[in-house]
Amino acid sequence: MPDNNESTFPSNFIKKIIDDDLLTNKWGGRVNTRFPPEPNGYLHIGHAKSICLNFGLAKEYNGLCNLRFDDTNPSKEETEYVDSIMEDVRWLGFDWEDRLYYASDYFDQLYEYAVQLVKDGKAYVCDLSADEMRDTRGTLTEPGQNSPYRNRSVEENLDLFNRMKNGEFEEGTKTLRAKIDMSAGNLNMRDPVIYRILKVAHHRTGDKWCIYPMYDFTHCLSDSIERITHSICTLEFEDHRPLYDWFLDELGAYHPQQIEFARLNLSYTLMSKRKLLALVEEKIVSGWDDPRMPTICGLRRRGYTPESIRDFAERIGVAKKDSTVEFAFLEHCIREDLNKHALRVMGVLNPLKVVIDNYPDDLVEEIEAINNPEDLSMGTRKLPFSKVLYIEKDDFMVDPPKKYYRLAPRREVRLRYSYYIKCVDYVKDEKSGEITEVHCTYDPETKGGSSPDGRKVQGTIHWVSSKHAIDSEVRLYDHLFNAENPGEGDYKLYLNPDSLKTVNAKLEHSLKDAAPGSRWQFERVGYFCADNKDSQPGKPVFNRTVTLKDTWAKIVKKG
RNA sequence: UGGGGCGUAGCCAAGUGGUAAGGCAUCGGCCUUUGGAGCCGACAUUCGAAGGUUCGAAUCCCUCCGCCCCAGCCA
Repeated sequence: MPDNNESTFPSNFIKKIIDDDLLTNKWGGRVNTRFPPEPNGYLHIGHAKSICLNFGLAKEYNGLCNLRFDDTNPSKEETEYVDSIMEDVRWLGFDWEDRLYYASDYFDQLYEYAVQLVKDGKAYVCDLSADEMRDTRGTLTEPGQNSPYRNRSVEENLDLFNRMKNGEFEEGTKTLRAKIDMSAGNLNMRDPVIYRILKVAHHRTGDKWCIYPMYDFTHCLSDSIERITHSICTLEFEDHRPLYDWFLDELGAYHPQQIEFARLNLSYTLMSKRKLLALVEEKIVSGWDDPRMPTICGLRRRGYTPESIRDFAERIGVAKKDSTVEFAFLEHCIREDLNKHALRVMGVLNPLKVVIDNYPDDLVEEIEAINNPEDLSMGTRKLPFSKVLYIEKDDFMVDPPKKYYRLAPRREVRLRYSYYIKCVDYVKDEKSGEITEVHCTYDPETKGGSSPDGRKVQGTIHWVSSKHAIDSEVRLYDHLFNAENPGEGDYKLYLNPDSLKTVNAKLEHSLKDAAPGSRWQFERVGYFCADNKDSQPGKPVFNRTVTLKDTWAKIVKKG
């Protein structure tokens, strides 16, 4: 049973397998998982699910989780990706300690294993071209044909394979293939390629090798070498399991159990590395860390916390059913986290000038505001209040509909933490019809936000003092795509033209020195994160992580 | 038409022969100096469908239907 069986973690079919293995002592009580990314792109939220699963199981069962780079294809892999992957796994809160491995570390052993297969008559060098191999593989419903090279002698195969390694043959002219069954219903068993010739330098082994092992051969043996117990991968590898098992059985090697689960799909976004790369390369987004990207670095820049992502990964569960989780659920997780931990501040995104007619011209008062009503230990701060303020344009209407309880002519509202104000007049730009200024009177008796006579006020709105506020660029992000499933069809047709709106906001002065990466709640508006790239000292730029839930917007929508 | 999987609410997901957890979303109500948060309540007579076994079936058996993955010298 898990160490931590306080039932805080929901169960899933993988835990059941592990519980069972522990009961039967299948692995001597060990649990050792691994997270095996290919360093050919940045990690995304789907990888986060896998990372949380693998490292999470290890933690829960007092086991280990290795980080292993699956770097068997030097033509697609780069050190830049290796670095970003390590940064992201660490940021998510996981530690592989001294167990950082690379499949390329095993190239020598893998070669020896391949030689053993050849010696056992289980693998052969094949001269078929890629096209010929495809033509002889058969189809989903018809068996393939044996390669004419299938019955070469062990000696000849050994010699040829050795010469492949020595670079005597050109790329594409020869492969080493497993001798299994060309009529197998499972295409993966139709004499799969084990080694191909690739005269490409590898990011770690340089030009030592010109033959590189394929995934199926590499992965099972890497797991075996590392004494992995449970090799967890996604559903599309289910068909590969017989091959995984075949290699290990034929070689008599230590044999972990491969277990497959359904990868994460998220509505309104894409998870395909290829498509994400295209968004970056075509400059549809600003980079892998664009706050609209579902990448870990994008989410980080957007303001997501590692805790919220781990919580999300835990709560979506693990199963074998293909599924698409609603984006709203991810948003719920970050709101829940930030609600408890983010400091409250006031910021006006669409400023409307308010003049308090009966307030002394040069007076500045200090108003005390609570930093987080959810956690009073976070203290209070002082806000300057003066005659001229900014409020949100949305918080004033000349002709308000029913249920609107913000500011309107002759109406009184509370300014958060300060005074009740009553609208006495407003200025309208005759050309545009826009309201440019609102005039109010304040009730000096209501300082702090309550009135001695006990009268109630319908709404509370946020504000900043005009002469104290800082001007700040604020980026309002929305889904990158309009479609729930942009992955089906041409995703570029579904790009949301409004996925990024930049506004010049008026923010309370305390935000001037907001640290890059710091997260805030702008009261009544949403959660924001000081951008860690574009913020300058004394001049922060903010990214909207997520809006606050907006009941009023819902009422408006319903009509 | 071959092989491998999967079908429990709008979205996730427990449940594995004893009478459908939980979360998100949604809808009501309470409360509120954030239309936030919080609190209370509603939300599957039924588990893809039809048969069968059983005192009893989402769970076992059969048949059917639907969806996903596989024909890279990618992972």
